Amino acid sequence: MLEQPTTSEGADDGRRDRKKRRTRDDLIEAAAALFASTGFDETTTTDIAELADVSQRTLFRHFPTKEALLYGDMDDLQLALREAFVARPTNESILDVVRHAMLCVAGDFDANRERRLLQVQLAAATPSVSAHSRAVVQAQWEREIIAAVAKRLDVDPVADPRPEILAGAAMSAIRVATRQWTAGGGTAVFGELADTALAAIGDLGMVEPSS
Amino acid sequence: MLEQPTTSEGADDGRRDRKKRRTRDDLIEAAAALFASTGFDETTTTDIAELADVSQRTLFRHFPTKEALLYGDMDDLQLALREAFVARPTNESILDVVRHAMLCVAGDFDANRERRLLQVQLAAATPSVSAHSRAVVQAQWEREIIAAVAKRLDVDPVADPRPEILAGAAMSAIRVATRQWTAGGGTAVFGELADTALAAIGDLGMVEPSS
DNA sequence: ACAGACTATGTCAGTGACTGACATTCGTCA
DNA sequence: TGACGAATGTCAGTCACTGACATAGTCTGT
Repeated sequence: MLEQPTTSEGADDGRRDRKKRRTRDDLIEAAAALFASTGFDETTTTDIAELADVSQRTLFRHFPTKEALLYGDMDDLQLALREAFVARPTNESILDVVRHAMLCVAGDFDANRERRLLQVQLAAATPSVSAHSRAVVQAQWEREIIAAVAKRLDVDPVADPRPEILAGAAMSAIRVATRQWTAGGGTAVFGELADTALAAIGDLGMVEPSS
Repeated sequence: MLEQPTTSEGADDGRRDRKKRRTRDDLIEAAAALFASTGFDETTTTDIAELADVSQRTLFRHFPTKEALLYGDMDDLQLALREAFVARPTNESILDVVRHAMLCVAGDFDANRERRLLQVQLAAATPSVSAHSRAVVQAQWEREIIAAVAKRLDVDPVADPRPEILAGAAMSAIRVATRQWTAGGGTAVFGELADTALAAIGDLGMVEPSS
């Protein structure tokens, strides 16, 4: 009954928007259920549409691809990440800003453990899902980091390579944490794994050649 | 029994292997020509197969996807990258090792300017190509960097996040250089852009909060 | 040289993701 | 209440990609 006022989606108000939102959510849940029980490639978009009690055409009016359906619940995470960046104090070092801001992503993983685990496992098992995760989902976060870092440093993100490099390092840290997380079946706290991995960004220059 | 040759190039000898190699090359060239003149999405795999004078089925026996066809000439680049790593002196700092090894990729871009420019431009314009570039091509290089760095540091690349973080930073630097390169229409020397971007990896820890 | 094995290719039919066009239902607002 | 518009259903179509089977060209041992 509590409406989310101004998230990315929101469903402002009115029955029409509520129904649209409901259809969308039904599709996401139907897809997750079928993907989890049957597998990604083994599930057809028609199966998903039927389970959600809509036509296949409606499915593709809500989601551009089958892969996007799997990550349909991650829309507001991007916005949360943006807000996490502006919430950091201005005197914090840029490495700490990134590290702490990324913990909002990590926190989401712990808060939605089941769903995130499914997404990560399907990405590890299915090439097209892996590609979508990297090229769409993660790339979106990365752009958010780049923009935030560039703004903090007051530099042009096209001319100065540092924002994108730092963002790439941060995303790699998240991937490491993700792999470690799934290796343990999601039993560990993702936030701790991510924090450890993110902290290692600062160690890069300190690594010396093996004596 | 003759085993596959060690290089990914293949087609060591024998008319059969030579013909197979020829068919593969014809497909790559036909695809590049059509992609360049007509666009990626506007070109069908049947068009490509006909221009290469083979059946569509044969095309998909040589390449798993339409996207892979565009990057079909990059097989040996991965091997060259591996060799570039082992060629670096052991007393070099790991940041310098990565920076210098990556220049073999950069050198390839300058040596095959036309083709690389087409690939980058199509990736910028077409989502499915962008996804393939990131999730397949670049991910392959990244794994190569991770393995090489982990070996240099003598650490486990699963437990220690630093190899993957460094690899992610390096790939981001390459992407920055690529963007700058295409922004100038490929007139600049890619190697110089890449070197500058890669050198910025060491500056990450030095960035202080503004003022 | 020749038979048999092997392999690349052609042909054909099929699946499934995705799309355009058009009709219909349903919420909204004057 | 009636008109407008947005969401959906239906249908037909395109195209990437695949399995099955037949054929032709290449290799190998005798």
